[in-house]
Amino acid sequence: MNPVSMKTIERLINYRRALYQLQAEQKENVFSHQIAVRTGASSAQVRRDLMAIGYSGSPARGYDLELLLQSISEFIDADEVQKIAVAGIGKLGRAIIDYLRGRHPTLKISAAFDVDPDKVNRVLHGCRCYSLEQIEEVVTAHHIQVAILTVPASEAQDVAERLVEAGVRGIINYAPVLLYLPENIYIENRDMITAVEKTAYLARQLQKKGSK
Amino acid sequence: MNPVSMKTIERLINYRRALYQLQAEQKENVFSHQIAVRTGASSAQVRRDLMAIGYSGSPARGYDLELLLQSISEFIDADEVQKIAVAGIGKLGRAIIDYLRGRHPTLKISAAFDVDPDKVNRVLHGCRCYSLEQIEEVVTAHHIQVAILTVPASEAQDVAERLVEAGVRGIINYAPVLLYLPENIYIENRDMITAVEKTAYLARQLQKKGSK
DNA sequence: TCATGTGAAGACATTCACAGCA
DNA sequence: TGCTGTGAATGTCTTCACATGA
Repeated sequence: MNPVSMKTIERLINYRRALYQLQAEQKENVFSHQIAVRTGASSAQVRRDLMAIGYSGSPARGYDLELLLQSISEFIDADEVQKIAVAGIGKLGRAIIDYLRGRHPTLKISAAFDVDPDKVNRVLHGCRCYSLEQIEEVVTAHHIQVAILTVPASEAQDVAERLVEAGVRGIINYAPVLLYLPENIYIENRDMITAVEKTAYLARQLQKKGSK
Repeated sequence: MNPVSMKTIERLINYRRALYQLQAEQKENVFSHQIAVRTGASSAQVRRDLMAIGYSGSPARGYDLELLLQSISEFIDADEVQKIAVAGIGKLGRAIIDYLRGRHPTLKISAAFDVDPDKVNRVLHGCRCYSLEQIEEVVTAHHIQVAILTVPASEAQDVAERLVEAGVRGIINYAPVLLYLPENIYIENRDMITAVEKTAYLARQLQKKGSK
């Protein structure tokens, strides 16, 4: 199968979400334009994306909801349980652990890390907390490949390097810092200040355009 | 000036961050390739982006740090204070308020909204909390244009509509739901489950490629 | 008739490569 | 020499438009 672009991956995740919703509405099949309106894509785009993962529908009945969901999930999750670590158990880290617990069949938060000795070795929201010194040991032992970084800006680069050293391949970075890591590591920047700056800019543009 | 693409906006925000860092290191001017390595872009890309906002450097000394920072900020923030509302004061909402307070010269969290009567009319992290029924009134009175949505999934669409009705033009959506809003509203989806799904997928791909 | 699947065209984004300058 | 600014080339993504099928 051809390499699938990042944009397509993002949309597939959205399609899946829309499909679950349709499934809850007792639908059994779905047309590309129905997926399109619910996700903001065009119907041609939807068809291309589904083509990319090799799924085919029928002109008469569209796509089989059950089978399509299965195909997308197989493609995105690869039917493997992915273990995740959270580094930095401040307010945000705790909110994330709390929020993610048990929401997804193949994503499991397996460890938390923090400097604070009061938190180390305790179980927070059902998740064992370790010290930063134990990153190497714990990440390796659990085969953790994904980490969520919610440490203060000043620590982010250092902790990220340790995580990568221990085997982490993808980092979701909530710190307001640009990480400098090897090319073969995927970084998803989710800093909130950036998000607000961007949204504020675009809101202002839309305001102008609307009042013209 | 030509319409500047979304990608360029995102990169400009990153450049600005890198420039602040360089400024802290007592630098006074900077070359495109220096910005490039710190942000993961190419130097040609940096030059194109700066061209897009009409800023020019000199071949001899590169770009003047102070003036460049000023140009980017003028472009992104337009020297206006932007008022922001947070809807949904659960763990995540509180973490966000706490995190954003006083971090940025032109972004100000002006109001919070929640259903919980215990929270209404109290001041949380220096921010007054109102009931959802007051959205119209408060958003209009404060001229709030940007909202951060951290309500439960089941409420997200409804609350988003109310915010838009009251004048909000940009929404940062942390709920795991795709919002269905008019085209002239900008939506930045920041749902954490999506982020983890995507990162887990890409981490797995990099793993495969690395072991080949 | 109203879908899907898909070549081909078009729009958009990035990189190349070099003139011009200090 | 080593930079910026920028046409031109290349690469990537999206939409168009239509053959095909139930």
